[in-house]
Amino acid sequence: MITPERLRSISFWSHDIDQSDFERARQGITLHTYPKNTYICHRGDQLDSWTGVVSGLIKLGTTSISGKLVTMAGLRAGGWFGEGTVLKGEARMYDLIALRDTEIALMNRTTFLWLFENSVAFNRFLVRQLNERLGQFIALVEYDRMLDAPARLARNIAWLFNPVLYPEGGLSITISQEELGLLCGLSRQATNKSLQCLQDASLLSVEQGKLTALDLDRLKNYGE
DNA sequence: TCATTAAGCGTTG
DNA sequence: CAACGCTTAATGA
Repeated sequence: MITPERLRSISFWSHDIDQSDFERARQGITLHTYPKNTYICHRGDQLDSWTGVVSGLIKLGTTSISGKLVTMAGLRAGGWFGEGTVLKGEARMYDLIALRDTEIALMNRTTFLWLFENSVAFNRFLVRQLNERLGQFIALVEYDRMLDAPARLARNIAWLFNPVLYPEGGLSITISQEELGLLCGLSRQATNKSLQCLQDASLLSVEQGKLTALDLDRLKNYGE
């Protein structure tokens, strides 16, 4: 069982809902850990829980028919996802891979649906989040065919700093260049070069195992 | 041929 | 000890 403090610290949505709803949500959540480089679920699995990242880093992606791995988004601590799947009671549309040791929170479907039916604040959060995701997925259309390595990296980094999805995420994250590469489908070398490039353009600053965004707006639109 | 990558290894913080 | 830079051999456009 997750403690109230911990749940608050990793879920923006829990701040605005009633105390009794919060407690109900907390009761409906279980914690699970996954080691680095393991699948949390495969595309097609029936994982009917709403999922939050407590710690670690998750890649949300899919393997195309040609066998090519495609990343749709990276998810870091504080991110919640899978609401579409849970609402529709469908199978997962994407693979989930833990890029480092990761702890996730699973809210069971019954609890999620109860909040959906009963909490206005929760719904407000959901709409905002769904809308933001929609924007990301639309951006993916151009992403695949039009963008070079630095632009891909810039997009992915901007997504990791999305102020709606990570309202209290701050302007820097702890992430290695290797992990970034895995997220954007770039090699370590290409990631390194692209990071330099973005740093030279003063869009971000790079430190050992750490990354700080300097201009989120330009990162989001870089190279278009 | 030329560019890019994965893998290994030495260096660094 | 993990992240990074560099070298190298393999790969493929």
